Amino acid sequence: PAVSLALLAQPDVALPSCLYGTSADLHTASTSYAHVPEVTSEASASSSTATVCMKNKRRKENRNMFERKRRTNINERIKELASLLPRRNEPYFEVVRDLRHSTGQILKASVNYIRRLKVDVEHSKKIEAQRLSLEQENQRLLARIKVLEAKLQLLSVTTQDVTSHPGPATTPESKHDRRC
Amino acid sequence: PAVSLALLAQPDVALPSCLYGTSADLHTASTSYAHVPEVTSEASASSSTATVCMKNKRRKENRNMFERKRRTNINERIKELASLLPRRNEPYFEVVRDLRHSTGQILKASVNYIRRLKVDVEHSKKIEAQRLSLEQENQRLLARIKVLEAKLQLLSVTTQDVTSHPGPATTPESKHDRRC
DNA sequence: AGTATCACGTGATACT
DNA sequence: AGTATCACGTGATACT
Repeated sequence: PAVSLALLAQPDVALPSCLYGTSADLHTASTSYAHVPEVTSEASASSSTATVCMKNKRRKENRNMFERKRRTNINERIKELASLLPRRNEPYFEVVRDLRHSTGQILKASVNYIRRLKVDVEHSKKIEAQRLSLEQENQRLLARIKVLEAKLQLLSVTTQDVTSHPGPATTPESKHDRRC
Repeated sequence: PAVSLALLAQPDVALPSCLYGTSADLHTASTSYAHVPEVTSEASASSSTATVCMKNKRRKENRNMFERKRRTNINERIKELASLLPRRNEPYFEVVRDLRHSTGQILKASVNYIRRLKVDVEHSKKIEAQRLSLEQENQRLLARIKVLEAKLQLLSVTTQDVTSHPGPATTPESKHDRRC
């Protein structure tokens, strides 16, 4: 048994051996790991070893914290994406349907949603162009109406001069019902 | 030394001890782990232990594969999102700018992008409404023009009847120059 | 050396 | 028991 035990211990001894902090302490025997440095007889001065261990542990915890932060950031973005997706009874809900529960689904839904929005924004450009040309057409029509109205007024004045009728300007038809 | 070695070995012995497959085999001493079951003297029949180990290893590898698949799926979606973001010189590039390099940035860019697209789609609804009302206005104006033209024609006929002038107006005059 | 990102395997957890 | 998801710590890697 002693041989296999030695083999078992070997990887831990070969490694810095104090790299195992935090998580290892949480769910395995932390006390046994704490004693390991003294077992490695060929190591450096006993006191400095401990401080190096502490330093490494610090560093490791720092690193883990950063990684945790990174993950948190990503998860927040994904939640943000989820919150932007259309809800039931909102315009684009059909492209999103049940894709709301897991990360993968939220991302898929976001992809669908963006694709759909892009199409619609593209389409809205055409609408905008139509709106613009309609606006111009309107200007033209209004100008034409002004011209026609001016002519009409002029003509109606002439007509009235000739026929001597105090006619209502807008309805010249009634004026010459019994002309001829 | 023997005491601490025993303590070191303890966690592995206490656990199923063959749960450590795949990854452990890759970067630590796989051979030593393979011999562990025989060390635990109180264990079950030696042959069945090995098969159980294999089974567990299988199961574990399966699980790892599934998890890997899940991650791959998520990453593909994120790449898809990245591919949907506007490129340089494309319409909405300003909301995306440098946010293209890491997962977090891509997600942030996607959030910005969707927000922006939503605003624009919302805006395009107003444009559409305007377009519609312009269209109706156009119809009204066209109708008005028809009425005015009809009136004008009528009046010009009358005028010509009375004054016998070949009117300088736009069109309908030439037709009934020599009527009467 | 410091800093940030990713892929990995794995424990925890929940739903079936 | 089976299946899927997440958060975690960590090795690898790259850029500074």
